[in-house]
Amino acid sequence: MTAGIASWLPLSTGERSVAIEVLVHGPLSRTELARRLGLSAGSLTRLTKPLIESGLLVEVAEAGVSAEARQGRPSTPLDVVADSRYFLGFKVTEDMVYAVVTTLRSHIVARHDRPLTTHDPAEVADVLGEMTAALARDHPRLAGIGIGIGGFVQDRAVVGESPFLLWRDVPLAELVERRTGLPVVVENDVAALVESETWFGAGRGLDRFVVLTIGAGVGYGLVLGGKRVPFAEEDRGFGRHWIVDPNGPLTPEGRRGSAVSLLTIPSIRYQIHAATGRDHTYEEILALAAAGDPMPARVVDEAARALGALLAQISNFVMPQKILLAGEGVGLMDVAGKTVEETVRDNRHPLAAPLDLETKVSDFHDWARGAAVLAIQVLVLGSAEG
Amino acid sequence: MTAGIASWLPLSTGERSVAIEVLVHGPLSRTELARRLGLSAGSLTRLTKPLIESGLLVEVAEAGVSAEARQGRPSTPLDVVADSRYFLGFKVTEDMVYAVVTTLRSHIVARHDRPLTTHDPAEVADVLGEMTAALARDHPRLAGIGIGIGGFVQDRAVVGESPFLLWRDVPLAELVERRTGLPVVVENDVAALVESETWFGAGRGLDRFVVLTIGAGVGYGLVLGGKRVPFAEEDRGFGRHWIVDPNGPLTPEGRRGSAVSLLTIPSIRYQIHAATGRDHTYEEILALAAAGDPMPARVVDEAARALGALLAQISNFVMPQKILLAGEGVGLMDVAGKTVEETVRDNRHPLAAPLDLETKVSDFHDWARGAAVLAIQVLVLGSAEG
DNA sequence: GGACTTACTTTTGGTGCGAAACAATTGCTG
DNA sequence: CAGCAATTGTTTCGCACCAAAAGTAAGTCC
Repeated sequence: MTAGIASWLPLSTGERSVAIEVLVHGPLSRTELARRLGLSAGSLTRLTKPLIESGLLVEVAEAGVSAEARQGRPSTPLDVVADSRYFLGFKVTEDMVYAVVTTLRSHIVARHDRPLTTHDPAEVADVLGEMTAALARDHPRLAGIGIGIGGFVQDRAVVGESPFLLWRDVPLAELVERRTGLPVVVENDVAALVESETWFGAGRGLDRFVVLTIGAGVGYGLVLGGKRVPFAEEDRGFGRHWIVDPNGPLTPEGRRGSAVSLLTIPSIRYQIHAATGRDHTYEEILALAAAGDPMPARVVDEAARALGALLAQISNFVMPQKILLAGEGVGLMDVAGKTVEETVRDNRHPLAAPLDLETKVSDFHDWARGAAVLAIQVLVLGSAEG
Repeated sequence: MTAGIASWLPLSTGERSVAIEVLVHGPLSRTELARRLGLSAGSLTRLTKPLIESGLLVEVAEAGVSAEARQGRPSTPLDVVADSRYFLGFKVTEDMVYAVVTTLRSHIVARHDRPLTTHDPAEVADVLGEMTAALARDHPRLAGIGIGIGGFVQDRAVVGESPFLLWRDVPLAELVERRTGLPVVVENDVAALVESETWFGAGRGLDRFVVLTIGAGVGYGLVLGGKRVPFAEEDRGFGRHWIVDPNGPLTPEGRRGSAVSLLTIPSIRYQIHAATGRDHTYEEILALAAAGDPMPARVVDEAARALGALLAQISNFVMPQKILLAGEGVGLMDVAGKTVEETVRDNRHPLAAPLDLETKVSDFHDWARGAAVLAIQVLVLGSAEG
């Protein structure tokens, strides 16, 4: 496999901002770029010329249907060559490794999953290496690898602590780099998803943006000034100490009335099991609640109120322009979205700017895609520091 | 009275950043400035020269005791001429107007208060004009006026809505400008205090900073990237809809268990009155609680827990580097600070960065000083937009 | 008093930008 | 179809700003 270059040719700050703007916001004419970046038309000629010569940007023919036939010289949009390079994203779970290959625009072009039968660091790295080799056959121009993992990651390279893999201070980036010859970034999975949504998803171009994930746990990501704010307790059980309702339920995972006890899938299943003695999947519980079964309805209602209170508090304090609700547990919104919205409204000032809430079901490939975005960022920005 | 110039001589962005750095962080040598601003030594010679020539900065002799007798050529710190210009800050309440004169560094050099016997906009402006004239006699070089007012203010000029003055859309800045000939900035009082603390106080140089005020109401200010985030519900009863404890007390001011019902001085006094039938001042209630009187102790304890929960939630979501607790109701911390801290700890992750909480008792002159800082900002930045 | 250290100044050259004139390419009008 | 208006993109020029390097100033240390 060919070793990808570590980063784009050294770009000046002006060139880089042009490149990122085109990468993130699709084909844009020079004039449009000048407007967006606050530069003069002349500067854009200067900045785009080397980018086009290096093959990073291309002039694309205005789509056949020239939409609005405006007067004047037609603009020639510029675009990145999205499939000039490919990126590999891994999501590592307790028993599976999910992989995706994406374009420079983070569009998924291939998927590949494999069960994980060992937790030995070297053997896990072997698995990742083999999967990379397999995927590289069909996608030769791989430029980098991103790995998302549930746990605490240091310097985007070392897994400091992973509860489900039972790892401590495993230099995963180095292990995989040695096996693949490609630059590797490792990051906490929630952080990766947040970066991904900030660059290419719901948080594109926003100044204040929050991501809240519900699934096996609760995850939180804060983006201010377009940059993610890192924090120490990240994915070390965030939300376990976060008390929403002091009289709420107690579960093995979180403290009484905590976000974890009220909202995560295991906790909701635990509550139903403790009350009825029967085991149900999360989807079954939601269906039973929708059908009016009293016990599931109560648990789901309580979860919805907790989520509403949580969202209201985030809105009140952070005042984000948008909150993205993601993860495997957002099915709650389909069944009890109305309760969530009511609770939010009830906990906010009537004059407050309305909450822009986006819900997104994410499967494991979305998490892997988030990791791939990290590799894209490294290539574009030239360093592993976000 | 002499009309102050509207702003400093047109400064380049580099010059302005030097001026602000010296203004906010005290006397600094050129080398130190170069380090802080990330510029070369040569650039600092270039940038400081015109500032010194224009009289805005001066070289100050290293204080007699040259502290640490370091090797090498001694540095010559630069400082602003703090009393080259004075600024006027007003805080307008229902029945009083508080005024302070400050230096460029926002040090208070004079105070002057007058009762307010009318709420007629023109007559209030007259009062402010007369107070300005009186203060201008002793402090001729007034450069600008800042007015802080409880209520909703638009464009830093028009009082859109003030519940206690019963004003709607009063162009206060214009009224006072016409009477004084000085540039006037009007702003919501909490916003003014936040700006003041961001420039000269607890929030100096911080990236993420929160101000929470407790007094007649609850105020909230969010500073991100060194800039205050404006919000629509600002001082239109913030905290009234903000439910801390669903089973908390109900007061005439706020909703059941809201921050207002639990924390504000009127609400605490109301609770005691409703329970015991007796009227006590806030200070008396705190003293009674400290002495162990059960009913006041319960109310104060509940307030402390609410404050702790509130601070924890802010910490968890905004992750500020510091929270400043200000206002007339911070006496609560003296009596029940331990309970507040315990509650904060109880609602946060053990690995989370410890909360940096600063408490500051503010009287009305502090609020007026906050308003004066707005006038300073306008002079230095050259516009009313923060 | 000479060596050394640190602070500041001067000089030089490069970079990045905007302004303005110019070229290109279309639609519209008569 | 010629001419004009509108719009995009290019070229040229000059300015503002900055870093690097070399030089100067002013002190301490031995």
